[in-house]
Amino acid sequence: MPSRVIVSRELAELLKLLAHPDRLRLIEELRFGERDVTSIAAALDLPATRVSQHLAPLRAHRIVEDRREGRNHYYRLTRPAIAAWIVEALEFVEVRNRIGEAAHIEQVRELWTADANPTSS
Amino acid sequence: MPSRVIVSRELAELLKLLAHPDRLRLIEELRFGERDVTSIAAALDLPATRVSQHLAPLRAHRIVEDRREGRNHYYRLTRPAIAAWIVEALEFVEVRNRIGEAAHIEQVRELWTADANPTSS
DNA sequence: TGTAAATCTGCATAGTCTTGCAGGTGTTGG
DNA sequence: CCAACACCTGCAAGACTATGCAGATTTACA
Repeated sequence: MPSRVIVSRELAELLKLLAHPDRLRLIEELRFGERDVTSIAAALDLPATRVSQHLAPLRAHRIVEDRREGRNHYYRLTRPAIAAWIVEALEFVEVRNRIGEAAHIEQVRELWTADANPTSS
Repeated sequence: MPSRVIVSRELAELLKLLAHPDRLRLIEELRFGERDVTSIAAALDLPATRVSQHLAPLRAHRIVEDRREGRNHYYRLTRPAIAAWIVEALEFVEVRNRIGEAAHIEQVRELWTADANPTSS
């Protein structure tokens, strides 16, 4: 089997794994360091169970790693560069918000790149 | 609704769109310029119908654009940079091929970056 | 006009993903 | 040792995808 085909399969698997709004926000949430499940759940305004369910496949594919301390599990990105790579993708998001196109992308990029606000604006 | 949430949704949609082995190979196939459906189908060794079906959503999201000439439809990448961005993702593909890790990634990257060979090795 | 070529679109089936909920595991504090 | 906490896992229902096939379009050429 051609290795190009194999690679495209693995790549597709990775993208599929990332292709969920909650998981994307979760990853961006870990951009500045490790966080425990409850804290992530609070930041994303999601039930902790769901965050845990999202973390499971990410962990299985080594997108994130966890560390246990007492009864809390702290997660962090295995390859932090992935967060920046994701932000780069904003450039390719369909420009149906033609209103100030470039400016809009820049604004959004800042939103994601900015320090995590308490209130996810 | 927080714009960060909206953006994560659109981003997820984009990733989901790309998260298919055939579509990834298809995009890489268009890296060096436009191609018609039959030619793509031959290169990927897929039925033309399927290639057409994959192209439809890519077109809807403006990942590709088409041009009609006679009875052929020539497709090209709307933002060619997306091909390079995809290749970058190889860095994050789970390293379960621990055999020569970095070297292996480099090799694969070359495979995808190299000119399209007639025989997809 | 009729037929063939190159695509596209619609549809049905099978398979995968998402998500809430119930229940399980390991840890801390009393 | 027991209860509360912080998570994780398994399960079922509903939603979404992938894929092959049949049929519709559009264009080319006799």
